[in-house]
Amino acid sequence: MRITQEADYALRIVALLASRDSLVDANTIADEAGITQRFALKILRKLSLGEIVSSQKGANGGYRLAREADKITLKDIIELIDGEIAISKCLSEEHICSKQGINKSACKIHLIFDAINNDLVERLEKITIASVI
Amino acid sequence: MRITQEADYALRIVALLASRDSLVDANTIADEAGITQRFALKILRKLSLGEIVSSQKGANGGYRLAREADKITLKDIIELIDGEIAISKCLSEEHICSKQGINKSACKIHLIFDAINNDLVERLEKITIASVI
DNA sequence: TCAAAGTGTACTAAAAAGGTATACAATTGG
DNA sequence: CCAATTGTATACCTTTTTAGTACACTTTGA
Repeated sequence: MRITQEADYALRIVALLASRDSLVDANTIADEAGITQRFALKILRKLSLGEIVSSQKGANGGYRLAREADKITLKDIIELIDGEIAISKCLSEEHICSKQGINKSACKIHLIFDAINNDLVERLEKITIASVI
Repeated sequence: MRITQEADYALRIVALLASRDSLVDANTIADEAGITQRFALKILRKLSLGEIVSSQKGANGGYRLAREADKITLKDIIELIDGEIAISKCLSEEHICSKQGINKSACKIHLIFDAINNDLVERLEKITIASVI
């Protein structure tokens, strides 16, 4: 799956918002995350659409968590930013490898990856933002 | 980390070689893997340099496993093709995230990823090609 | 000795990651 | 009530990675 930089930033931004309890503006967030304001805004918009954070427009506006930190998991954030978690391409929607059918072992490898992937997702689902701040 | 298509093909190729016990030529391998001969050759060369398979040059040449199927793990093959297994970029050589230091939570997330990654590698290390054919 | 194999290097095209730009809309303090 | 502040929306660009191709060469067995 490769957790992207963007997802990594998102995790850190959410952790930051969780550790403060007030409205934090995009500039402050960008500064603390060490990224440009524009890039922070892009990530924040995704987090906002995904209902991880809520925003307050206008002067003195900013962002805060949309729900409690113990109701937000690492999986929520990573999937929101990177899409479906899949350690191998064959595990996402289009099962191209089934077309290949080199022999029966192909399927077995597929099954193993599937099991590993499920465990990974389950694990990320159990870790909340509350537990990492 | 995202196990690439190429690694996936490599796994299937090695599984194929494990399931036969004779020299198999690149054309046959490519056919059964559903890829072009050229691409198969590229993967086979990596497998050969990595001492997963051995090759026999010349007419009637081909490839076979360089060691027994129960001495070859999924990790061996994946790392050979894709390089170091890392679910997040921050886990590979250059620890760029340590420069960012958004706050102490950053490190905690890093530690969690590190633990997950180690478990993943350990798991792939325990699965041999013999066990998937 | 020549055709069937593998070797080695370099290149290219497409997709994904990572980041920017621009124009706009909503608030709110003065 | 309007100008500055802050978020919204969409589109674009650049770099890196992935995936695959091309070609000239070497080895070897019949």
